[in-house]
Amino acid sequence: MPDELPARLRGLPTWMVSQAAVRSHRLVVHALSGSDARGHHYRLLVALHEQGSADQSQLGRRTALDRSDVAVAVDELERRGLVRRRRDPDDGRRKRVEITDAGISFLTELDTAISSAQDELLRPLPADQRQVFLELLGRLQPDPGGTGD
Amino acid sequence: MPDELPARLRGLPTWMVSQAAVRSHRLVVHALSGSDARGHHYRLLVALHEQGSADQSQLGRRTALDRSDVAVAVDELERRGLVRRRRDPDDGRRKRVEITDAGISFLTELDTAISSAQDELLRPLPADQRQVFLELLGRLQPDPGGTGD
DNA sequence: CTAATCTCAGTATCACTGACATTG
DNA sequence: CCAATGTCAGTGGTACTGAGATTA
Repeated sequence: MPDELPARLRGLPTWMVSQAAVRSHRLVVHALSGSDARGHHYRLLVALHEQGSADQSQLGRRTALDRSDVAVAVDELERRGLVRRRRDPDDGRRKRVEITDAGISFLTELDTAISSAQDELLRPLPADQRQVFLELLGRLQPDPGGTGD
Repeated sequence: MPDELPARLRGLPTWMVSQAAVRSHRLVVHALSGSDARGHHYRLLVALHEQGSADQSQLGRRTALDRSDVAVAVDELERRGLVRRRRDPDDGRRKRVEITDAGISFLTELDTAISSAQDELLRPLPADQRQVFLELLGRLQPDPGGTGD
């Protein structure tokens, strides 16, 4: 079998993480495609639903999205009536974004789809090892670190 | 602190995997940037060095790259003299690719850079838990599955 | 003047699709 | 005719950069 993965790649942490992410990304894209949505949309709607309205800069920090990508995705959500955007009366630079009722029910739909992607992603792991894995995976993110700069 | 990660994202396996991959990708890009190389180049050189010359289709299967991406990356490597490409005399459809001496020493350079990216990636994990984590991460890839189709 | 916010245009890496010509 | 290979052009999702306009 000459088409095997090179051992040097197989054991490489960055390789393993990236291959896991490829698979995860495929599952998420597939799950959201039926609703014509993308990961960005889901992240933003979750943040708005769970933590309430916010300006776009705040949203970017909550969802690890770049400000420029927030601008685009919020625009797409707004055109579909899933969020509303209005200037902050107290600070004209900001635009506060809030989720609409349509957005909330749309999010419910996405939640169902996303949830089954989680099951699919973890399927290869024995159930009793999933929590251990997620625990360690969660610790892989370094501390946000004091200044943030 | 209004800019916290929503709990629904924080615990989501697909989110955690994708954020780990973002970090991993940043480290790899940074590590390779000094040599003006990308992940595709590293993967291909490793496969050629470790498993010997192969045609491009084979290379794609070895490195989880699409044929079309192999064509582009091999072309870039060839223009830098890091690999050689010649028609297979036994099968005119195939082009056998082999790594050159320059390619081998270039790969040595990349290996050093990539290696430090691994350390950096795993740094947040206590040393005695890294092996456990990698073990579980490796099992996340589902069995390649009989027919491959 | 400095800094933050929003927006826009563009880039980079990577994964993927569809089509075509060549060859088996 | 069918299948595999290499190639090319193009798309999609995500992360990121740089710059301009507005406002604090």
